Amino acid sequence: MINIKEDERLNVLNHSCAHLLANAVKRLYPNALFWVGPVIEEGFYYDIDLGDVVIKEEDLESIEREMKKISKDGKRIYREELSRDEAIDKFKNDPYKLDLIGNMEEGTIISCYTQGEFTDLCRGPHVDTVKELKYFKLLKVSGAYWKGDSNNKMLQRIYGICFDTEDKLNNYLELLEEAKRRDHKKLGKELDIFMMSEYGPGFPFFLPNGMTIRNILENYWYDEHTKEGYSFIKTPIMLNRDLWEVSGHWINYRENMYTSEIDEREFAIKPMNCPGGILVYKNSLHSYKDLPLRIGELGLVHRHEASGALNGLFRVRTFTQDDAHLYMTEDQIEDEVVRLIHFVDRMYKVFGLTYHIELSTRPEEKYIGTIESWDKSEKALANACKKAGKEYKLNPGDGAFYGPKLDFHIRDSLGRVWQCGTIQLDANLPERFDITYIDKDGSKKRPVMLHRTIFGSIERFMGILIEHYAGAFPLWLTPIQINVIPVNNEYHLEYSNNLFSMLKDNGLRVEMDSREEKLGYKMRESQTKKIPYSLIIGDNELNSSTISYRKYNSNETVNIKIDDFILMIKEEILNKK
RNA sequence: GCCGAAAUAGCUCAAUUGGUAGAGCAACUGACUUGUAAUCAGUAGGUUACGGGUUCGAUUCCUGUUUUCGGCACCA
Repeated sequence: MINIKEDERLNVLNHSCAHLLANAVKRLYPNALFWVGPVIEEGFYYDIDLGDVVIKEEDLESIEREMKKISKDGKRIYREELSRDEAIDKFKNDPYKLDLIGNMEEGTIISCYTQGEFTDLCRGPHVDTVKELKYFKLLKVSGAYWKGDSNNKMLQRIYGICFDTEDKLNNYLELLEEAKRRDHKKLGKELDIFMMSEYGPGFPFFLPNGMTIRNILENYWYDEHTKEGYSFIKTPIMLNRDLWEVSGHWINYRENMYTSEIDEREFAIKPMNCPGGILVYKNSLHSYKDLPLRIGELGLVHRHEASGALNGLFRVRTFTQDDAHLYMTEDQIEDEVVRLIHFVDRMYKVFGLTYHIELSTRPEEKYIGTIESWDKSEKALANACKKAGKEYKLNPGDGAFYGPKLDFHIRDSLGRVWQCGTIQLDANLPERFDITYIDKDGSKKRPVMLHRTIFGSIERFMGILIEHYAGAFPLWLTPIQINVIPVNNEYHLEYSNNLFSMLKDNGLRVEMDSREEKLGYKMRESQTKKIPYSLIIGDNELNSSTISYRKYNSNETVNIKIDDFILMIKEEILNKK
């Protein structure tokens, strides 16, 4: 996907286009007051206060028309510099601009940009004339809190995007269409992967096809983690209040927890797996020889997310984290994280997903532990990236209150970025739960604890995969791998049945379509269901003891011996292609 | 939670200014016996998300609720 902000020319164009938008809105809605209109990765927006007037989706067209008109007039855009006092005087009737000016330092030179009758406070730079703003599109309108604070009043936000050529604009709009076609909510329904019910908002139902994919993902996860020296646990999804008080969740996360009463005691459904995992750690004594200790859990958690946040499989109220908790000494952090980075790298590569890493460091305020220990762990994470040969982007102050973290941002086949995996150091829970290991000298020491996920959540990861593959899963993941289609039931059914059994006996996920329909009809369905291999079984195949296959999205038919086909398929599954 | 939009057959969608719901696909039945993206005919399928109101009459107007979608705020 594009990033407008990173392209200097597009950045200026979009910024100027935001002014063009404001200009047009001011003409159509003279009472409009403007907050800010920044450039974002995919275009720009402007936040507008219209009092009681509501701009609807269908109003965007008329605003766009007005923008085109202004652009055609071709007024020059010129810059004017004011002192703070002059600016305050100029915008004395505009509370929003006064607020902005009020936050500027004494002595700052304040610039304004004017095009025709419209002037806006702005740092610039801008294009020379509005004539340059030709290839733009208003995309959506929504509410947005003033200054991004939900306690503030809600303004109206109009989003748009501007390019320097018509082709680029059309490409972008086409990309949006493609994203819509790949929407996992749409494909999830079409391909019978999952469903939603109004009886359980945010609680997805997995259908047989979805369960096949899910089971494969989970088995793959277990296999890879076993190779990496992990052991596995399953902890209860419901535990009593006392535990959540020790962990701190009762105070910090109470609003998002589902609770219930059992035998007159309060219980909470776990929103995170760590406290349960720590109980397992505390269940036995640990020697320094056991470290690093790697304990994995596909843990089912429930969180009461805001209703407006729910979104297909991307944001749900119950999900399974591919969690693991690692316990180690401080000296082991760096090597262990290097190992983890390589591990994550391997897992993502299988899906053809690329990624970048972000390192989030100590928050400005509200953190636990000493600055020295933070510096030390941040350094360990940074060094680990270096050792693993990975670049990282610094995210200063964005760490959790209990420790710094590395986040993995996945890039899918459309170039969209998703935050999935995370590696977090935790200086909080080991203290709270007083966990220890026995060191060489026989004394009890506090281990370092590390939380990590790779998929993030199985549900979200599946959503990403659906969109990434556009529903056409690779052979190893796809619910139905092979569809056997007899040309004529009267003559080819027996051969097809034998073939079907043979494929099934070889552990392949195979279906047979022996309905009394034309081949074209069945082929169409085989393709719309995105089944990787459609086998056509007719006289030719019967007489030569072969099969003919057609791959999904291909027009080519290949004739091949059955044994060779099975070998080929197995090879493809093994290679996870 | 907030702003806005939406909810009609299993699915995708229609239904003039309010006049009592219709199509394609899917399903079922029958005919056709099929060589690479839709064979033909017939049948059945709906308290128009749910509740309340206005009206002689509501899918349509008003209102409450639920859910979904696009954002905001949150966040795996």
